[in-house]
Amino acid sequence: MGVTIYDVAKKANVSMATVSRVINGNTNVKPTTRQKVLDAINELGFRPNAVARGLASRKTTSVGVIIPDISNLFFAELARGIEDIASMYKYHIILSSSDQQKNKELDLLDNMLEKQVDGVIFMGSSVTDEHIEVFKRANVPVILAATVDESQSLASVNIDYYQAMKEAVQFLAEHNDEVIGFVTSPLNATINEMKRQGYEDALSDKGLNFNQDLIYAGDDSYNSGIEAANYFLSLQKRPKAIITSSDEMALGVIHGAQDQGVKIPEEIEVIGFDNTRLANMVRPTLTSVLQPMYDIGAVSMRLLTKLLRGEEIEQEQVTLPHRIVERDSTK
Amino acid sequence: MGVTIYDVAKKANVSMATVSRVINGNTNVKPTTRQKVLDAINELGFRPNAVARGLASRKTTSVGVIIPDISNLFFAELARGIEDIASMYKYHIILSSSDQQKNKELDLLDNMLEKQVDGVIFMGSSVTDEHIEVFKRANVPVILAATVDESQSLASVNIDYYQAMKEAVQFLAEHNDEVIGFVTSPLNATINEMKRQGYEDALSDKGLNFNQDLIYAGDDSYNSGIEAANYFLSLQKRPKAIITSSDEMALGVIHGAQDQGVKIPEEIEVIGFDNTRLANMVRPTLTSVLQPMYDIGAVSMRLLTKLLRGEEIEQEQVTLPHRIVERDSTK
DNA sequence: TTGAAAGCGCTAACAT
DNA sequence: ATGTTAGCGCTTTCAA
Repeated sequence: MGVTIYDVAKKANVSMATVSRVINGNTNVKPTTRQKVLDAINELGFRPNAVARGLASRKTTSVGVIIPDISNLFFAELARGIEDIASMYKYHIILSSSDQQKNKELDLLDNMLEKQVDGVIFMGSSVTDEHIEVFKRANVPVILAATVDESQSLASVNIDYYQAMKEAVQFLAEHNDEVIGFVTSPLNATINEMKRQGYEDALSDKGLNFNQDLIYAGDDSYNSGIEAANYFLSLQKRPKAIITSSDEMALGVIHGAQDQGVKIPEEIEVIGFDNTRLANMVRPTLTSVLQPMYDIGAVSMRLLTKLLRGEEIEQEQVTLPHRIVERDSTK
Repeated sequence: MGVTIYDVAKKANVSMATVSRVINGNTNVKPTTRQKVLDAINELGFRPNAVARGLASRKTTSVGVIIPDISNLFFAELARGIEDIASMYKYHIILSSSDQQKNKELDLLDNMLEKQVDGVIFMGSSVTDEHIEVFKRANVPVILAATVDESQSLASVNIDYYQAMKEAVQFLAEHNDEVIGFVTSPLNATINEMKRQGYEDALSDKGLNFNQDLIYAGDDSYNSGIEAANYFLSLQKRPKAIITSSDEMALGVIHGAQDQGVKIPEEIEVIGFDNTRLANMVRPTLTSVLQPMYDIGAVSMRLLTKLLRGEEIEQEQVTLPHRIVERDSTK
C-alpha cells in the first residue's frame, strides 16, 4: 500500500501517537481531533499494517489450528465452529492439516509459534508426553479439541466417549441379547480406545457375549465399513447388531450388508457415531451417537479467547453432552 | 520466548547479519561460522520471529483463503488441495468462511490485506465489478478457484461448467428421449447459470422438450433434493431423468423418489455433479460429473506460488478437465 | 488531551 | 566472508 500511520498523522496535523489512539479506539482523544484523523484515514485510504502492529504489541490476533484433515466431514464441521467464534472475537485462523502424523503436528506447531500466534487449538490422534512438553513450552495457551490427554494436564473440550459408547451398546442390548459387533478406527487412537472400553464394559455389565472376533479394525472410511460388513457376515455366529466408531463406516456397513441381501434393521441393527449429516443421507436412516462437533469447535475457541483475555475460567476440561439420535437403522 | 537474533549473535561472537544469513540459508557464510551460529541457536532454543521478519522483508509467507463454507464437503476438499501445495511451498493459510455474502467477502479480504498476506485465493458465488475493483487494488495476486469472473480479467482455475452439464444431458439423452428435469442451486450463481445454459442448449440441440417446469430451484442441500423429487413426481408429465447441480442434492432426489416407491434408475435416472465421495455412499451408486476439487485447489495454489515467485505463467485462466463417472443411477 | 521517542526483532543495502 | 546501520510501521511509556 504505502500509506502509513505517519502519512495520516501529517495530513491530520497530529502525532503518530494520536493516530494510533484513534485506530485503537482509545477514548482519550478529543472528538474533533478524532474526526480529523478519521477523515485523513479515509482520504488516504489508510489500512493499518497488522504485522507492524503485531511486532510492536506482541499480539497478532491470530490463532493456529492443527487439524488431522480438513477434508474430513467431521473435522470440517469442527473447524467451522472454531472459525465462527474466532471471527466473532476478531481472531484469524491459521489452519493446517497434520494427517495425524506426530512429526507433522510438532512441525506445524513450531511454524505457528514462529508466526507468533496468540494461541493454538489442537486436534490429534493421541497426545504423547512429548506433545505435552512442547505445548507447555509454547508459552501460549493450547486447547485440545475432540482430543484426549489422559494426564488431564491441558485444557480440552470433549464428550465422554466411554460413556457414550457404553450407552449405545446398552441401547442395543435392550432389544438384542445377541452378539454385537464393533468397528473401530485407528484414527484418534486414544478416543477409540475409550470407546472400545465402553463397548466391552457395557457387554460385560449385561453378561453378554464378547470376544475378539466381534471387533473389526476399520480405517474410518466408507469402504472399510463395507469390508467390516463382509467380515461380520462371514462369521459363524453373525452379530445381530453392529456399532461403528464413525458414521461413514456405518454407511459402509449398511450398504455392505444390503448388497448381500441382509435387511437393516430387521436382521442387523446398525448404530453410527458422530451424527454427521450423513446419518440422514442413507436408507434406512442411521441411528447415531450425537457428538456436537460444531459446538466442540466453538467452545474450544471461546475457551481460548477467555484464556487470551485473562477471563475467569471455571473448568479447563470441558465435557459436552452427547445423546443417541434414533433413526431407522435400529428397531 | 525472548531469545532474539541478537542473543544468538552475541553467543556465537558474530554479527546479527551473519545470524540472519545462516537462518535464511545464504551461502555466503564460512562453514565453521555457520556451525558456530547453529550451535548457538540450538543452545538458546532460538526461534525466528516471523512477524519481525515479515515487517522487515515485506513478505509474510502466508496467503489468505476466502471460502464459502469450510464445512461443505466440496469446499473442504478444495481447501485441502490448496493447503497441501501451500505447505509444500512453505506458505501458511489464513482461512475464513464467507457464506457467500458479498460484504463478508470484502471484509475478509480487507482483514487479510491488513495482515499483509502475500496473495489470496478466492472462492465465491459471483464476482461483481466491485469485487474486481477491490481485487485489483489489493496489490497482491488474487486467484479465483472454482469461481467464474465473466470478464476474464482475473487469474482463475475452473472446469468448463457449461460443457460439462451439456455432456451430462447428452449422455442422458442417448437412451432417454423423454423429459429431463434439472435441479439448480443459488450457490455459485454464475456457475449455476452456466450449467443451466448447458442444460438448455443440450436439450434444444436434441430437439427435446424443455420448459420452465422442468427446473427446480434447490438450495444445495440434501433436503432440497428430496423436495425436488417430490416436486417432479407431482408433475403431470414426470421427467424420466433428473440432473442436479450437486451430489448432495442428487442423493436427496434418489431417496425422495425411492421413498415414494420409484425405482432408480429404471423409472428415473439421476446424475449428480462434482463426484464427491458421496457418490459411492448411496444405493444405487450415483453417476456424477467429476469435477476435480482437490486439483482445482492445488492448481490454484500452485499458480499463486508462480505469481509470487515471478515465474513464467503460460495462461492465467486455467480450465481443468471434467468427465462423467458412470455408476448405477443411470442405465 | 497530545506529543516525542524508544523500541519490537528482523532484513537488506552498503561497507569492509 | 562478515559487520554496520538504517529502517519496516506500529505501540507504548513518559512527559508535557
